[in-house]
Amino acid sequence: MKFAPDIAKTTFASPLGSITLAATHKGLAGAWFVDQRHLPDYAAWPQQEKHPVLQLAQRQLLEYLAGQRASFDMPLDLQGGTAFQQAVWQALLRIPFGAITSYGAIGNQIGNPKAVRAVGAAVGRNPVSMIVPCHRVLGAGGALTGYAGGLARKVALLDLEKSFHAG
Amino acid sequence: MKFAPDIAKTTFASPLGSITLAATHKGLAGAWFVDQRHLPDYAAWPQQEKHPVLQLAQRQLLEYLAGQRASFDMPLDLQGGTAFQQAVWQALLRIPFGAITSYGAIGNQIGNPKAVRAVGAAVGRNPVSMIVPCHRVLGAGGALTGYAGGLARKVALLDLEKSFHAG
DNA sequence: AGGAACATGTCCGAAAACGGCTAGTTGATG
DNA sequence: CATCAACTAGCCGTTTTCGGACATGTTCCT
Repeated sequence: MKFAPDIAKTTFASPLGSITLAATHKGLAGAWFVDQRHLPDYAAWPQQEKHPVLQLAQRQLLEYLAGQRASFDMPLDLQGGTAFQQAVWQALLRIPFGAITSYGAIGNQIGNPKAVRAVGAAVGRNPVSMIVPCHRVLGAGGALTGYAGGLARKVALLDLEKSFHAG
Repeated sequence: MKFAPDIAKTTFASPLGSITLAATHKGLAGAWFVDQRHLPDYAAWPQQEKHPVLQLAQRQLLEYLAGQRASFDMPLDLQGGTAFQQAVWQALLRIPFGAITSYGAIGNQIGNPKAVRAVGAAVGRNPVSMIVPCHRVLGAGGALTGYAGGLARKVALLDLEKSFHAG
């Protein structure tokens, strides 16, 4: 996956482990657990703690993980990815907080009902963990199927959203 | 390949097998293992053990093969060869002791990036083994590709240079 | 004069392997 | 009979791998 040249990153600690964020001038482009799968090669990207988007994203993510936030509000810049992947990621963004869906359902939404496995692959390549809620996708029978950051984190996020009550 | 009329030769034994040297009044013109490929037809050349250049070259080569010498210092007379071959041989002379390069890299240096195969052919026709270091050229992936004197000798020379330490 | 062979490297297309799946079948259980 | 786990065979985009084709200068052979 290729990223724009003006990309910047920052890394911070969270209850679920260290997270690296990346952003361009257009918006947030990435959010990865440092030990997850499908990591991009961000070693050479410039560190930039004061980037406004990065600061905003970090704050909102920490609130979310503390159970005090149910929605995100920031510009996104989902780069790279094929047309198919883009369609899948957009579908993910439409899943409400606390809700769950299945790979097949997403296939239906994007008009490609039989491409279930391909949907699975595309979901796994989602560059912005949590904010693009790939953790809300389960198997057809509600089975936990997989998560780039590990199933433990997927469960944790689902529990978090389940036990959320406004306040 | 044609050689000047005032050429003289001598043959001596080395750890890597017998070597024939040839020189003109201008400098060293050839160094071949007696069983290698692309040998010139030197049968009729006059033998001349006392030729100053031949003596110098023989001494330095033996020191080099004994692991006690990292550079050569003698006049060279690279005869024959087309402009292209001359360019390649000059490029070979610029490879430092102990370093390696690739056929493609040489093609770039001489401004002919696509003539990689031609470079290979030209390297193989190098008349002065070891002193013009054709053994320091490997395939793009570091693969041992070929050597007029046999791959075993190529490996031996590379090992020799690798394990060299001044003293 | 013409063609094949070489001490390579790059590119492009086709084919196969690989998944964060799923619906259907089978064969054991209570 | 349900019910359920285990297995199977399709499904589809992406990634990886593999096999040719081609470019290039020179020599050797016909």
